[in-house]
Amino acid sequence: MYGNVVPKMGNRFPDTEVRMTERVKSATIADVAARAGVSQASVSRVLNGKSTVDPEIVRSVRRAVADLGYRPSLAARSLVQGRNQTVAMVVPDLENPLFQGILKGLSVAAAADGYRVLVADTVERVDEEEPTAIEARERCDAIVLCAPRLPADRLAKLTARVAPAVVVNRAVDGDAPVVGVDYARGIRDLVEHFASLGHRRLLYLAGPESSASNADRLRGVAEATAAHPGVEIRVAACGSRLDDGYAAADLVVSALREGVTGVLAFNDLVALGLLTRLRALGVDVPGAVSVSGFDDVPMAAFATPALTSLSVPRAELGAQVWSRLRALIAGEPAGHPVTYRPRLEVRESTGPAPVIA
Amino acid sequence: MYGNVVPKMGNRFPDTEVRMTERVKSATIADVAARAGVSQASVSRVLNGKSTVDPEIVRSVRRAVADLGYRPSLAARSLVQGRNQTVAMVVPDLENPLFQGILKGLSVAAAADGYRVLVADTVERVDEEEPTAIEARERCDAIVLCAPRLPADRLAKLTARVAPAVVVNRAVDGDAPVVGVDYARGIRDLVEHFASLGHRRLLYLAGPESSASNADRLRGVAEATAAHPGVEIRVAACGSRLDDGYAAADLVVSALREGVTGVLAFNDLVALGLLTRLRALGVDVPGAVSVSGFDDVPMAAFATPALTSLSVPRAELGAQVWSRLRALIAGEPAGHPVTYRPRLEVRESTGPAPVIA
DNA sequence: TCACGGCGAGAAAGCGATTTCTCAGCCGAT
DNA sequence: ATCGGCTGAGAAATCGCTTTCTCGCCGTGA
Repeated sequence: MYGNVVPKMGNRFPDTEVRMTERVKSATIADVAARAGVSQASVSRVLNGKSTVDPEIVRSVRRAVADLGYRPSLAARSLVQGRNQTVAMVVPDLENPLFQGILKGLSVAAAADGYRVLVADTVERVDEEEPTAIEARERCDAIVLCAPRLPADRLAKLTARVAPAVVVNRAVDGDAPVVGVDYARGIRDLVEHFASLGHRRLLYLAGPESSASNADRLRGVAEATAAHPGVEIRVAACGSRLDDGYAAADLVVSALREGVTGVLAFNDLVALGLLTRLRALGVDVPGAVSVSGFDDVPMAAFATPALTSLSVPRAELGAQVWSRLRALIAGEPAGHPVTYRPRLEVRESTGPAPVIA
Repeated sequence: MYGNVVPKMGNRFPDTEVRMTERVKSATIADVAARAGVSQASVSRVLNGKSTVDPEIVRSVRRAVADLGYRPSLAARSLVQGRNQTVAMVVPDLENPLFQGILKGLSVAAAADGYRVLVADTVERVDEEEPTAIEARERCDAIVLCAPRLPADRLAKLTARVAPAVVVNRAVDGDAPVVGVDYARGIRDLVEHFASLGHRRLLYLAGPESSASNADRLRGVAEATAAHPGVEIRVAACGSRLDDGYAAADLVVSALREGVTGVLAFNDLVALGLLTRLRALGVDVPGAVSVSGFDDVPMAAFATPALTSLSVPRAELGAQVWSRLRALIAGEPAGHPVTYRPRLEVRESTGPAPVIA
């Protein structure tokens, strides 16, 4: 009963320090209990439906809640429950379309279960990954690490420390589940496609050194080379952005003179940049050279010529990440690892190999 | 001393329910205090540097913290402090490049102050905005509403309720600070540009009905018309995406026959889609018709022809949002409202008006 | 009719920090 | 030499919930 007798926070000092922000501290569960004439425990029970309560009590609690506009304090709840219905997503760069797609998928899927997503951008700095992940994890119930750049051993330690965690697009030791894209397979499919069009000498424009997905693609290049003895695949360093592709055009042009007839760009941005520059240089695509991208960004289909690419289900990836996270949070096993096989979207930028003069 | 004597969570029941997740409950401030032989208050003081403490105590506390690998519980801290160093960002669509840019800028700026960003996507559903914002706000210290679709009156109520709040790209009654882009001004600058090139009849491809930034652009169209009596600006419904622009090509072509020589697309995506289709139709840009975009997405400069656009400082916008939020959280006034004037990037897609036959 | 099991609801014990309260000790001033 | 004020550190209150504990009450079976 005397739980009510709290000191009223009136204006103790009418003349001094009248704060603009009237701290109208919102109703607490105690207020609701008092108003409904029941115990806090009952209020909690009604609100959480954990056990059966007298319909009469339910009614009065609901009324009190409505009257007071009561909303439970999430901070208090997370303190006692040890979780806060939030997960974190750590990415090297929020501006990367792939991560954006995953974020969207994750965020929507998590929202359906009452979870929210916290984002943390390491701005491509490897040494930020550990502290950022650890710090982010402290605010959340679980975490997803997107394409971490960390060396394998440090990554393994990190995932163990921030568990439950799921890793995207990167193999990792330990029992953190991984959801990823089979880049190697994509490249092999692509080479297959080029080979069937009669191409015998290809050029792969490689992405960033530290990128695991670039390593995967390189593996794909190696596998494809082994599978197609008649096809030679050269590799040149390039990058991952529009201007990297643009800048690679000269290199591509000189490669043409050496018999290269097809270019596999690291991703669509590189391919699009390359196409732009090739057009300016008067190099016909796919007449003189075929070009392919990777990721199938929306713009790919709208390029001229429309870009042949490998489609990656970004949002689906995010949703898949969420289903793993949810399982882990619930203490269940995360389920089998998944890797998505990119789907080849053949468009206009690839065609029959030109007859070499 | 006996704070250490926590029951070891060994296998109490070797045969039953061996949990995979060994719940090693981490050290609390009480453990640290016990180990250092001081009070919890002192530990807190040392960790927060709120008041001067005996160097001897400082040392022993630091040691205990290190030994135990102690990390304070953020949940407990937020309960007592009433804030949790997190802000929320509510957007209609996480896949929109503008919001992505803002998110990036906000997230990076906030991180520098130890704050993290929670994202909430309303997937373009107007009626989701209120509940989503309210719910998100409950987890955070402040919130930013990006381009809310809500009617003015409901928006005003909402911002009051979820204060401190900052609104992006949308005017709002009440005292929530707004940071935005002066779309109307951008359009006027654009029309000026077209007019100076001799264009006299233009077509504006409008964005989504419910978009406030589209309304702003329309206002810009009206103002420009008033300012340039010699220039006529027609308006046609279109959309905001690549395929909307693509689909609008026929409409544009027929407009050409009626003397239209310049097209102002709602945004770059629309413009890019349009360019693609026009090229396929053999319509020369800017020979037969000039085309401009809005937003200056990275691809704009790589289009063929390179797209004339209005550059919007997305990341800067995000940083600006953060500075307002921080001020509001600190209880300070938010500072003057800002609107960024888009910068005209003249490229190849706009040129002199063709001489009408 | 009595004992016991079960159920429903209030009392109270946490959750893990911060912050106030309290008090001992020390300094300088009278 | 004594007292007031200041400083620093421990004890305890507090934040707002959930969850266990406890107990009264009711129904059922012997």
